[in-house]
Amino acid sequence: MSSHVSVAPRQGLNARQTETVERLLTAGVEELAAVGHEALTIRTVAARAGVSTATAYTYLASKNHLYAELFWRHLRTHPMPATPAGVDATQRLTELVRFMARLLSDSPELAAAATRSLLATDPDVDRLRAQIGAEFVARFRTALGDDTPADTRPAVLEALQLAFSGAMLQAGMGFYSYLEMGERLADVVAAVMKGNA
Amino acid sequence: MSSHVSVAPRQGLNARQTETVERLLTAGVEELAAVGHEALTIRTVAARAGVSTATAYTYLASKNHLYAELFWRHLRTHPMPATPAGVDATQRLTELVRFMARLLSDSPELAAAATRSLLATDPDVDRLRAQIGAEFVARFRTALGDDTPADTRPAVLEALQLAFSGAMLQAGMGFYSYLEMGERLADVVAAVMKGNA
DNA sequence: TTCTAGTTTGGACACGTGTCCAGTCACGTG
DNA sequence: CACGTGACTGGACACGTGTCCAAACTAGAA
Repeated sequence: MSSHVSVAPRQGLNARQTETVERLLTAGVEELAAVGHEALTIRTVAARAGVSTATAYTYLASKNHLYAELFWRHLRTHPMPATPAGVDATQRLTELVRFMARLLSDSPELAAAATRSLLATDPDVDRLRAQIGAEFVARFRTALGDDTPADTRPAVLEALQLAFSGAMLQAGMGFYSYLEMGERLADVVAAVMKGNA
Repeated sequence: MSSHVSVAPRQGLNARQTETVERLLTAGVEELAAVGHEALTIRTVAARAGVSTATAYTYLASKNHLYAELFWRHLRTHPMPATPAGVDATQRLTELVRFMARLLSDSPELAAAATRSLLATDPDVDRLRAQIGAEFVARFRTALGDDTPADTRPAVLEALQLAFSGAMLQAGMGFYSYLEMGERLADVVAAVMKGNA
C-alpha cells in the first residue's frame, strides 16, 4: 500500500471509500471538461465531488495521478473491438490506429494531460504507466497477429507501437489533432507493413 | 516580442543582456546536473547565475521555457555528423538514431525534462517546440535521402520520425535508458526500411 | 443503545511558481 | 561630470500543490 489509498478496486476499498473515489473521478471528468487540464485543481475537483481536499488527497497522490487514472479508465471503457474474420494484419492495424485516434479525440484534454502526466515520477503514476503501456502493446500485438515473419515481428511491433506513442506526443504538443493522428498513422502502418506483411 | 525578452540571439539582446542570459543558461545546466530536473527551481538557477529571480524571469518565461531552451541548445551544439559516401539510407538512418540516442543519453535529465516541458502551452515554448520539431524532421529527411520511392517517402519519413518521438517518450517515462533507445530504434529502422529501401 | 474504529473534515502549514513594483545600478551620451 | 534610460534588484504578493492534525462524523458490531 502506497502512502495513498489506491483507487484501483482490487485494493479492497469498502463501499464507502469506493463511493468517495467514484465521486472524485466523476468530478475529475466533469471539471476537466469544464475548465481544461491546466486550470483544473484538485481543490476544485474535491469541491465538485463534495469532499474535502484532504480526502481527495487520501486517494489521489497528485494531479498527475488523477489524470493517469482517468486515462486508464477511459482506455478500459473503450476496449478494442473485435475485427471480422478474413482481415489481414495491415487492415487490422489500420482499424486499430483509427479507433485509438477516435478514442483520444473523444477527450483531447485528457489525452494531452495524460501524455504529460505519465512522465511524472510518483509511484502511483508508475503503476498506471506500466498498465497503460502494456495495454497499448497488447492491442498492437493482437492486431498484428501472426502474419509477420517471426524474426522481424518484434521490431515491427515496436515500430508501430513507438509510432503510436510518437503521434500521441506530437498531437499532445499541438502539431495536429488527435483525429488527424489516425490518418497519419494509417499511412505509417501501410509503409511499415509494406515489406513486413 | 513576447512578455519575456526572448533568449534567442537574433532578437537583438545587447551585450549586457546577452551576458545575463548566458549566465542563466550556464547556471541552468549546472543546477540540472546538480539536483535533477524536478528539484531545480528558477530561484536556485538565478542564485547560481548571480542574478535576481525577477531578472531570471525577464528572460525565462517559465521552468518549461528554460528546459526547452537548454534542449534546443544541446541539439544545436550536436549537429548531425556527415556520413561517408556510398552509405545507403538504412545505414544512414541507423547511424542517426544511434547518434541521437547518444546525444540524449549525454544528458538524460535534460532529455526527460524537455520531453515533458515541450508539452507546455506557453508561447515561448511554442516557438522552441516548432524549432526542435523541424530540426528532428530535417535530420531524418537528410538521412533518408532520395533512396525511397517518392510515393511512399513521406509516410516512411513520418514512421521514422514518430518512432523516434515515441522512443523519446518511452525513455522519458523510464521504460528504458536513452542509450538503449538507440539499439531499439536501429531495429525499427531495419524493419521500416525493409520494404521501402 | 453504546462503543469503537475507520473515514472525513476544516484549517493551517511549507514550499514553489510566476508577477509586480519602487528603488538602485550601470552605462552611454552630451 | 550630470543626466537619462534601460537593466536589475529585494521583497512582497497571489495562487496552487501537497501535507498534516485534532476534532467531528459515520457505520458496523456487540
